[in-house]
Amino acid sequence: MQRTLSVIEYSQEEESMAVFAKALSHPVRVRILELLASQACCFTGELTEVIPMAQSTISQHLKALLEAGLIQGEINPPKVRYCIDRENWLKVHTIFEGFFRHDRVFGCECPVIVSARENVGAR
Amino acid sequence: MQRTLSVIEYSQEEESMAVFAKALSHPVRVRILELLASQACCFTGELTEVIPMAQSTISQHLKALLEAGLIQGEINPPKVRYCIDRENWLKVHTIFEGFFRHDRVFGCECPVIVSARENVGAR
DNA sequence: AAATTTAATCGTAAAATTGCGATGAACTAA
DNA sequence: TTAGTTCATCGCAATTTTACGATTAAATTT
Repeated sequence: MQRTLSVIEYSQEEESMAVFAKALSHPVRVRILELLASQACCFTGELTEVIPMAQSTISQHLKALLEAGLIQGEINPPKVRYCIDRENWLKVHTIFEGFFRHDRVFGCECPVIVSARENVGAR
Repeated sequence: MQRTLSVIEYSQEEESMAVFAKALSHPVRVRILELLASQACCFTGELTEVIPMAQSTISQHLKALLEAGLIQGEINPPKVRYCIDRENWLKVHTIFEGFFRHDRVFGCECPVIVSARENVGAR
């Protein structure tokens, strides 16, 4: 893929938004976060019992969540316990809260509108 | 890519989270949303003046935002005016607010922790 | 020491994403 | 009618994502 020639400089908030959002952009990762949040903690093995996916695939998704900073792992071989990264959990909350503040879009006054054709998110 | 054999059923909220998050998973789309939210409205053409990317690429990103339901387009040929979809904007706010509620992770009590190796989102 | 358990990593393949230039479609202006 | 403007779409290529089975690594159990 040819990269953009004139490199775009994104702000810290923009980058963080994108990184966190990318981690949340797959439903199974959303599911994993819900499972981890609902319990005190979880072992990866318990996840494989609940999620019908290959162990290696789940491990990959956990890695993605880990690298985004949304979860932490307590390595206790041969077991590993993952749980929510509370600090970043609150940070995500703050970032998204700030971004999607109600008053941010009050000024928008478009008259006639063509809606999204395939509005998956809004159905 | 081989799909998961036993199809996973995701909840409506999980799907919506993933769809909205995917739309937000690229910094240039975050930027576009900021630009649209900061003004009353924007033409696509104005975006190409501000964002150093090919017109076709910006159009693609706008399409992604449109299909996720985050923006709306007022077609006024040969111009098209895009603006924030206020209804879904509030919906995203609600979904993320509910998901990242503070009290949701209070129960997590992992003692020793291995942090994320490359925590891009949290730097 | 040998087998078992748990989870990461590797290798591979299919699909999706990202970016660009070129082209096309739709309306306006000359 | 002929150009011009604006934006979507097409075609292409590079990269990334997703998923799986197989293997490896690190500890515990037998």
